[in-house]
Amino acid sequence: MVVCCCVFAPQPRREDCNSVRPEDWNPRIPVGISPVKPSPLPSEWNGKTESCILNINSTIYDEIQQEMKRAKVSQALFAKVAASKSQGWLCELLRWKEDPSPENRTLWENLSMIRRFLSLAQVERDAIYEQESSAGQQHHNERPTHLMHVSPDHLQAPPSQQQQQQQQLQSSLSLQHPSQPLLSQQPLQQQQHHQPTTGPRLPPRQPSTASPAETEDEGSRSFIQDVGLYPDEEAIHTLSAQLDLPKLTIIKFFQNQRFYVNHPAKVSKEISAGTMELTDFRESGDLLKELDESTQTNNTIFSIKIEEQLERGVEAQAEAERDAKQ
DNA sequence: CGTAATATAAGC
DNA sequence: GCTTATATTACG
Repeated sequence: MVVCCCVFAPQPRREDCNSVRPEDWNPRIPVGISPVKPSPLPSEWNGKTESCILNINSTIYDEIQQEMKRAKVSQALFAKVAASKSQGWLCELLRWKEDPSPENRTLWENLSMIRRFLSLAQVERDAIYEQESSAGQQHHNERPTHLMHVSPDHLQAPPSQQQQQQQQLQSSLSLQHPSQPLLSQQPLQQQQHHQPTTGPRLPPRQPSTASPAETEDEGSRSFIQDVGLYPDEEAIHTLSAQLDLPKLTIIKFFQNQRFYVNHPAKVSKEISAGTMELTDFRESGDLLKELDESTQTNNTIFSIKIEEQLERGVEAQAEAERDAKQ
């Protein structure tokens, strides 16, 4: 039932990067995911886990540095888009090159997120770099009025082939693509799925062509349209206050959100089938499952909050926030 | 010289 | 564990 996790299977490999160097593949990693552990889903992982990303090993540090070199992006930029962290954090990460293991929960999570980012197609990564860097430099010209629009002429991409790809990317980044589940999957939400009792939850800023089944997360979608995919500190703070949630919840939500936007793929089917949770490219160890559960819970909490806020007519606050940022 | 990128230290 | 601030280096 597991479709394929490799949405971007024929991923164009980098020119200067021989990404996986066998000699760096030290097999000392499996600490938490020991072979002893009875994997509930052995068939799902039949050896092809490599293609399914999420192989976190020491090589990722090299890959990160090669990627920064290739794309000519700073530590600050890469840290922000790939892990939503600061430059100093990435610097230390690269200096210590601590051997990854599920033991170090935070490290593993962070590296996983970076791995996900690196697994995107090159054009996608480049577009994200471009977008975030240009969004940052113009001090407060970043008007989410209608999302971060990467104007076509703004992307100087000379090759026409790339341009086409980038344009389709833009639609993804603009969250306008109807076929992408924005909020992943939330078992919790199902049991307490309170439908909008009164009328339209909110006036859609964007005409949505999504099917009814896909509009259930409309609230979150419009919400993201207000703040963009990369909310700054101020936005996070505001949201934290507005939604009465810890900042970490907000941050993790957007981290996860960025991933799904960038991975338009399958995702939700397996969950409803109950065989697998969340994304498919992960190990089957208990530790990692917990991670996913927490992510799921996080998103559920977030979306519920948003639902509440929207029902209370919080639109005005979003407006206020936008104004504050200008 | 100036700025930007990186390394390091301090604070939450 | 991470951000922010500051010192240091790289570079035009």
